[in-house]
Amino acid sequence: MGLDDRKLEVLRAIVEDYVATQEPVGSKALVERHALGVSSATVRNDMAVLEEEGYIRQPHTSAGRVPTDRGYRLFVDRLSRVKPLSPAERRAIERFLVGAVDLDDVVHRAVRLLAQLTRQVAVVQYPSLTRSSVRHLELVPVSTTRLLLVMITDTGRVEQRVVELPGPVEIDEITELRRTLNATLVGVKLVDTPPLVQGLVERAEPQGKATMSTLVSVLLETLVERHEERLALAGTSNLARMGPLDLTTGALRPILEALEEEVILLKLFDEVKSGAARVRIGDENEVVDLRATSVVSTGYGPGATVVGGMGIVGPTRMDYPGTIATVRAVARYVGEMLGH
Amino acid sequence: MGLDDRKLEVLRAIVEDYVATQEPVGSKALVERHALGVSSATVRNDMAVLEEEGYIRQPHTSAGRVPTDRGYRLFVDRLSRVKPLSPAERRAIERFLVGAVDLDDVVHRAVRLLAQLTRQVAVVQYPSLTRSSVRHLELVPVSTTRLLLVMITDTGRVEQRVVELPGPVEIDEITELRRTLNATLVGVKLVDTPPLVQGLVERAEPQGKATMSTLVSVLLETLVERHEERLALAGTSNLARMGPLDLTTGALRPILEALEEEVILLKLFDEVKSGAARVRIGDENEVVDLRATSVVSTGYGPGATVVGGMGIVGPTRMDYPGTIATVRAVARYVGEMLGH
DNA sequence: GGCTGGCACTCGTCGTCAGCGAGTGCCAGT
DNA sequence: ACTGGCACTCGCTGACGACGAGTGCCAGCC
Repeated sequence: MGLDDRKLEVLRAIVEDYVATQEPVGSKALVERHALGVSSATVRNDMAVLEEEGYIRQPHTSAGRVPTDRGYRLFVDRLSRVKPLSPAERRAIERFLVGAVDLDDVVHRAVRLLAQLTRQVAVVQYPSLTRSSVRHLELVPVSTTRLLLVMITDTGRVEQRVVELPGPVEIDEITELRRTLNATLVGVKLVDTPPLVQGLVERAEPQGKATMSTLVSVLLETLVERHEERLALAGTSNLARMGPLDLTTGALRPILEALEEEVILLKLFDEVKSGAARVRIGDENEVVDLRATSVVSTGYGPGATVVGGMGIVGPTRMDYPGTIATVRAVARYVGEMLGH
Repeated sequence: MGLDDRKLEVLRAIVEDYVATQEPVGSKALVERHALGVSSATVRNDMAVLEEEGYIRQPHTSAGRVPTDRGYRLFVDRLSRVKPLSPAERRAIERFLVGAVDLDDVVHRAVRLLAQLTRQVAVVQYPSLTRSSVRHLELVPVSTTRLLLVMITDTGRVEQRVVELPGPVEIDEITELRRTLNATLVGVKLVDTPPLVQGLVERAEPQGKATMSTLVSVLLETLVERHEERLALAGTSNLARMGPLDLTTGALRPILEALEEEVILLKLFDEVKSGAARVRIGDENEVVDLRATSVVSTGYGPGATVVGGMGIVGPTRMDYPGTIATVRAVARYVGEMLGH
């Protein structure tokens, strides 16, 4: 494709202006607002080429141009540098996050911060259980036939389940169970626990086998299936900002619906990596209901490990460099906080 | 005020038709759809009176009538019976709730159910800590100078906090602490705990005083201040249903914003009572941003006690009898479930 | 060959205007 | 006290023309 430097420059100008004004941009306005060094006629020729190549399009025959998803993609990949955040912004992020008292608080603050800074809908995934390891298991007798099973992970997550036992158990027995569980499981990654847990019931004393067996089944459930992933969401009201353009079409419904479906949102973080942000623009989204939006996501965690994902959902018409920078910065700070 | 039976009947008909069609209702359409036994001219006269009294109004000089907030109020208070739910609906509610495995799950299911049945935005408050009592306290050593404090309430809520101790403590000491805490606090209502907790630090052994003191301050925080109230929200996408009428005005933003502010939502449950549902129509809302909506709320809890609130937020133009019935029914079922 | 100025053309937007019709208020009659 | 009838209001719709932003293309210039 024959896109020389000036044509790329024109595309960049179109994207920037459109993002800023939310209105189709014409050749004349372009030469006025950017020092392209050529006349509007030349720009028009360039635009014709860009349109032919599918990077921009005209909403109406005689209107200005608007970037296509493909145009945004090119812009993100080759025409923009990630904006470094201002020291003031960095300080704001830090100040906002340091007060957090526990994991819940960190996640909540992070998601609100992200929504506020990007003025978009923010999503933060709680540290994934599968990627954490067991720090401690606790058994709390609630009544003679009931135990509370508490699991603490190294990412600070605490999961608890009430276990109905087949019969009454002694305090001593519980102490022994607790000891065994911890000896077997502490330090083990959650994904690796199932076989170990299975082994426990086989090696249990005959008289404690029934108890151990119920305990183990609940444990497995907690470890692997239930509540596996949790999410925090904020900034939904920013959707209303998407512009009366899209509001009238009723395109809002499906987006709100998608945002309520945890399962759908979790897909966004399927293959997040730390550091690099992933950008999905419009049609590139696997989630059909989000085809009208762009998603910027990244992983976070202490050091280079990834324990969860976070990101934002907004109109394709968004400030990519700024948003990417913000998402990455918040992710890095949250990662640091998890390292205590 | 001289509102005879027929005028009230006319008001009821207007409310019902407007709720159903979402369009201003005229005198002619009214006599056609309802067997009022009089002509449209008579209805017009009645309407004139109703308008003078402030129960209905005309959006435009030559359009049909629309109920005012005051009109809805009269309708709710005197013109409608609560619709009993169909057995099918009852069964649906029950089936949806019985599968719940823990408190989190109950609340989540309840809020989704409510949103689905009413097709509105649903809010459920977690059982309030202040109204619960302590079932058990557990101390879990995480390292030599760190404890995890877990509190279980009789409503099934589990709160946990990590406590940084001033110095290392022995296992025996922890066992003793646990014993003391439980002996003092189990069965006590959370609101009544602070004085008891204060007493603990005074009566502590000299060498354990520092430990007890940090523990107590965290405990107080957990008991009284932090995370005091939590909420679950669902059905936000139903807001988009409020009709293109309101969408265009941009009235959506403030509502979405209000829904994100937990503090604001909690106000809705300030004085909920079990059994009776409270209805706030339009202007009656203390929360300014919700003046364009109506709120139906009620309390729930085992038996006649109230441990939390739930409700829905929707357009003033809503099916009040149906919504009230649904909210009350879900609240009753959830209350039953909490009684185990 | 690439850039430019100029020009004809397209087409969406805006304001005006007339016709339609739903709905009203009022009045005279039963 | 209710009803039928009638004149009136006024928002909605569609047609129409003026306007103007923006385009594509072409001939000419460097």
